[in-house]
Amino acid sequence: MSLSLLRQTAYLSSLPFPIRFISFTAMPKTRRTPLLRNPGSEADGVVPKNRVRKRRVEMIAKEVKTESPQEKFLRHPEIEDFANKSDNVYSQSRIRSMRLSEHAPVDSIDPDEGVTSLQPKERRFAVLVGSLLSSQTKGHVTHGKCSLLNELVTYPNMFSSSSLREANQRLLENGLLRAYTMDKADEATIMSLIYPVGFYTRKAQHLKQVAKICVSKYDGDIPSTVDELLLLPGVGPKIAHLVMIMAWNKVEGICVDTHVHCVSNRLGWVSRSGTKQATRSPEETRVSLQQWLPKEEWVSINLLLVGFGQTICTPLRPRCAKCTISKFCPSAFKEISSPASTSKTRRPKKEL
DNA sequence: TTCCGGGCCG
DNA sequence: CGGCCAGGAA
Repeated sequence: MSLSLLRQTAYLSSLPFPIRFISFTAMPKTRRTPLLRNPGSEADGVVPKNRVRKRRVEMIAKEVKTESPQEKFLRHPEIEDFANKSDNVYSQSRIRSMRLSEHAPVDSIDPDEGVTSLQPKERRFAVLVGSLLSSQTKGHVTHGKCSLLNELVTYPNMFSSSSLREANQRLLENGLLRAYTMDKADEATIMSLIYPVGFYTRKAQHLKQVAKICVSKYDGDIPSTVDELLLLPGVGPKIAHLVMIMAWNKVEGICVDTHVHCVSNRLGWVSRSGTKQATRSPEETRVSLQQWLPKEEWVSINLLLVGFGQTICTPLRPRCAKCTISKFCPSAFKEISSPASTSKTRRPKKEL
């Protein structure tokens, strides 16, 4: 590993979330916090910096060479040691590095700027609507940066395609981004406004039902807990946690989508409790990941892994040759299929 | 486990 | 043009 790459990696790992991909070229060259915790790091002020760096290079090289998370697990099967922190800090920083060298669709997402001008209650409802619309759609590239919340400058899965943004814009223009008006609007109208987002018929039903609940139970606002959000039709764990973050600015859990689910399992970051088997559902992944991942990372991990899953660790035919942590990855070059999608023999019974 | 309903990729 | 995508519900 070259020194410049190490410096870049160290810098990236020290970046506070959100990661500002666009301004990467303008990054200052000063190093902040070390990539890995160095036992003798008090000497940092005394020892010349290049020597410190050299030592870290050696440490990292050793780390790579000696043990993968899986090997550690096999050596200490009684401890879930595969979630060892230093390995994962290292892997995460390398993923960040890979994320920067390749543009991912998720980086171009632009939550609707019109939403920011709304009153808090309406904004929260708009976030909920946007999340419902964006669910189950392929997040594709449009343009721009985003700033829905100052604290969370970028976040995936909101208005991630032009059709989603346009649908949201049409709802806004028709005043339907408020629970009261959405409740009164009829389903066909909603359906025509949100077309052609995926599953528009179901989503129109869900939106109307959600609006009714918001009006009758929450005075036009949205539920403020994960459990209550989950009671809304069309809202599952992923949307519930996304909305908690985006609307209430509260991190109650990791927003686990298929990319987080898939990549976490490939890297051996998660497992069914007490085993080393892969998790079988995003919910299991969420619980398992939360057991060791520091809470400060719960938001950023989604952005990190979604983009990584879009560009390199793709669900189908992952590009392990391009991946700089393949040495760490128990699944590298194994041509695995996504845990989420197992069906391949689909028979369309044609009878005419 | 399968479906949903469009869009996009190869 | 065929197959894949993504989260929730039945």
